[in-house]
Amino acid sequence: MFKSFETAICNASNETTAKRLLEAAGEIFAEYGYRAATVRQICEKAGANVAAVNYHFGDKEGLYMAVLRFVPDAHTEKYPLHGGLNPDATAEQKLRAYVQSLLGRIFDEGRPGWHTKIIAREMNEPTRSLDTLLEEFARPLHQELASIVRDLLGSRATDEGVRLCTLSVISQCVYYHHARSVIRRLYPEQRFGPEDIARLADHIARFSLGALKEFAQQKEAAS
Amino acid sequence: MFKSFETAICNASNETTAKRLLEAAGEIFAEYGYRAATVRQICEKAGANVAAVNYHFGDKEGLYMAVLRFVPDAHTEKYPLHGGLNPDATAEQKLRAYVQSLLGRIFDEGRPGWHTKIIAREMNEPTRSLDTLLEEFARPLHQELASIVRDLLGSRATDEGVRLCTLSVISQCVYYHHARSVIRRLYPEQRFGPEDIARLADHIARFSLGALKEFAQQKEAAS
Amino acid sequence: MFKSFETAICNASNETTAKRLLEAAGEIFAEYGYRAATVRQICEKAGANVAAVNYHFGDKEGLYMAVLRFVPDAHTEKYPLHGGLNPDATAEQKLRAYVQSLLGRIFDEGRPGWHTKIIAREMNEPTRSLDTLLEEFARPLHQELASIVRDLLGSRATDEGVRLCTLSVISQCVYYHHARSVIRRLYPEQRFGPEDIARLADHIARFSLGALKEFAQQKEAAS
Amino acid sequence: MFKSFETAICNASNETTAKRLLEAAGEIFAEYGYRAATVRQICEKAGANVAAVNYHFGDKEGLYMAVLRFVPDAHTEKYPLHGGLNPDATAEQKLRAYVQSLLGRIFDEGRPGWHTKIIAREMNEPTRSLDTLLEEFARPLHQELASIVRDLLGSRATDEGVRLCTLSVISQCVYYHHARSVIRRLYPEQRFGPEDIARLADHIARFSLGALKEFAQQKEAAS
DNA sequence: CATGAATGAGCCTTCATTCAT
DNA sequence: CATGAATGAAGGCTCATTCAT
Repeated sequence: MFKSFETAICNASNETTAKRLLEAAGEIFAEYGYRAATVRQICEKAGANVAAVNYHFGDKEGLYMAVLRFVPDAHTEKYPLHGGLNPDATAEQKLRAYVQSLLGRIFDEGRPGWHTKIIAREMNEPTRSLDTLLEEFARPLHQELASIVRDLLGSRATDEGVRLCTLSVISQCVYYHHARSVIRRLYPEQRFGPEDIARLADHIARFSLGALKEFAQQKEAAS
Repeated sequence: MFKSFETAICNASNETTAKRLLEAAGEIFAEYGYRAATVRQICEKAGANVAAVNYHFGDKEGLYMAVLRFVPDAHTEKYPLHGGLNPDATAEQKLRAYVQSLLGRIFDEGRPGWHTKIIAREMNEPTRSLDTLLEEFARPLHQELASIVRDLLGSRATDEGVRLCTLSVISQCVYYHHARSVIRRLYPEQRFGPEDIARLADHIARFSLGALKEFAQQKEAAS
Repeated sequence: MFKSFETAICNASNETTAKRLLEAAGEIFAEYGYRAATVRQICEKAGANVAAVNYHFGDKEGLYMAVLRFVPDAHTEKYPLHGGLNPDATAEQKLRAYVQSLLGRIFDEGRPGWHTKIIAREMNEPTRSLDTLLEEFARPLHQELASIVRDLLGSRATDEGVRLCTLSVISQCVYYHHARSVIRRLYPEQRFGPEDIARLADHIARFSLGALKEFAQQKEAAS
Repeated sequence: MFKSFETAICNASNETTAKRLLEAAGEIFAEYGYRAATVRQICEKAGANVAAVNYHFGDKEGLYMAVLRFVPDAHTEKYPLHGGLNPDATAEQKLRAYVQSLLGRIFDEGRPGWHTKIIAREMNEPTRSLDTLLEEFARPLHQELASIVRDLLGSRATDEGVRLCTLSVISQCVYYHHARSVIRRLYPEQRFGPEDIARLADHIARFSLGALKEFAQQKEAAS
């Protein structure tokens, strides 16, 4: 019925309309959410006609899905899952790298940031694409961290223990996106430049490592 | 121009329309967010006429503001800031109580829960009323926790240290609301009955206490 | 959700919007068909806002259905099913009355005419309401004629024989509506004033009676 | 401005786009009507580009007109006006042949059927091309039947008498197309296989012949 | 005090058409 | 000769708001 997304963005001769649409949509969906964003707004920003969305992506939802598939490409290049670490790194190093990478994505203002922001929106206002998003992005992200956490907790850790600790670590990172409007107002002195983010990552990693170490010791002592 | 909010809810002789409107609005705003909630939906639930919102609260935004001011009343009764603890409790006890109370509100299905949920929504889609909310609710909440954290970190803790740890603790709690749709899909085996929430609170408290203890020791050792 | 049709047209204090909408819709649906008719067009004719349709009838289809239910009221008053005949009339008299009544409705320019025209449109472009229309109007119409035809054919008539003859009679009447554009161009000398219609009815009745008489005789002779 | 129709279909070397377009359009216009049929739908079925219609036929209406001129070619081959009868056949034989031929076209699923169906649609929703259609197809059809009817009515028949009887005969046939949706629902037991159609034709012919015979006798008796 | 009725702006989508290659 | 891409007008519908009683 309409040009598929892949076809549309492959003949990227010169900034095609489809691509401009994706860029604009990514930014606007991230900022306003799926519902509040209007097709007109997106088209205007992309310098395209309102009907272009229908032509290239079928409808608003098609455009949204396309954004969700398109953005990650640039995304995973910049923020590889394993943070560029070699597999021999210690669990502690891995955790530090993980936190750093996640925080980096969260604070990234550019295209990769859209993805995170859109996921954050999906959490509050799930659309039909949440399930896809979940399986493709959220689950691997959680699982990777879970395996690191399991290493740090030691062999005695229960599944529930691992799960709760994993959530504890992730939550500390994601909160900086989720609660950004509040945090920035409550703590205006806090800056978010690259080094600040590094310090943030350091804090979260240390906080979590400390907690996990305690847990591991308690487990051991209990035995 | 229209009945002021105060007038409207003060003559609460018998379940006035204004009050029913507030109840309905609280529930619906919490569930759908400010934008997605429709005036008709709220009025229908309240058994009131469509025009009632405009009559009593001026417009949709007026109703929203009124909800934000009205709901907390029931709220603070059920979840007093200090968790009902006497001031002599240890910092650890206070932290445990704090987490328990916050989590309780977050999982509360009833009226007090609305407030937390609405604040969570404001974080993603701030409206003009965010500033009010911030000063009236978020700041005291943060400050209370900050003072507990400061106690636990010891006198050497820097302001930034306290701030970051405070956020680390809060984030773990709030995440269960914020990411509820993801968590429930990712970990369908996780239940959220009263005892489960208690276990959750226990985990977060232990995780945080462990981390804070490590921090305190490191600080000490560093001196 | 929206005022039901009955409610809407009952408080017909002074030409309510709902009623004006029905009038306008009847005329326009009859002239252009369901699809081609636009809500805007109807509202303009009715001097109402576009949203009025949504308010009073839910949506375009709701308005259409309401028209289908509303128009017949005036309809059956003017053209009672049994043509006003007493039950003792001969079958031949009944057939004449039937044809006269059906043709009358078909040529009626006023409100009752809409109904016939709309049914004619449904035949070419069925909508979801065809089934209702069928059971409520078309079937009784067919059955009444069928019983008259059965009388005329005599007791030996088969069900199929009755059915085919019934269709033969009805078709001659309906054709004047269905093919009106062609007939008027092909035979411009043909007028359609009241007496002309009476002559038409007389022709169709005689044509049909002649045919039925032949059939009845053949049946008899065959036995 | 654009390739004329003649040019387009004359170089019918190998299934040209223009020809495929005509085929597809014929089918779709017959099924959905002029308005409801979409250019995209037709082009898709024809395996052609959306712009092809404009290129070859100027616009949608041009395509429609072209279909009306093109389709009959195949049409008259299969259903010659005089039903393949030799001119010496009796009037009764001619009438039977006429009815058979007309019904055949009406129930024909293939290309010739399109034409009849499109004419049927034109009757309800006349377009600008109705006049052409009328003169080229409807008038000859009517005149042929009129001459048969005149034979059967005898020399005393008035012009009006012939006209009305002609319409009576034609209407019985066309009704099966026009009211197909109703008939099929009202009489689901009625089948429309080849023999059924033959029986239908037989009925209509006998019904009409019976009526005409009566008319002729009455005329005679009246003299 | 309150409401049923009405409004206008705006949204998503569809469609025939045209443009540039 | 033909096409992929783009366009603008229009359609149905929703929503917060206002009017008149």
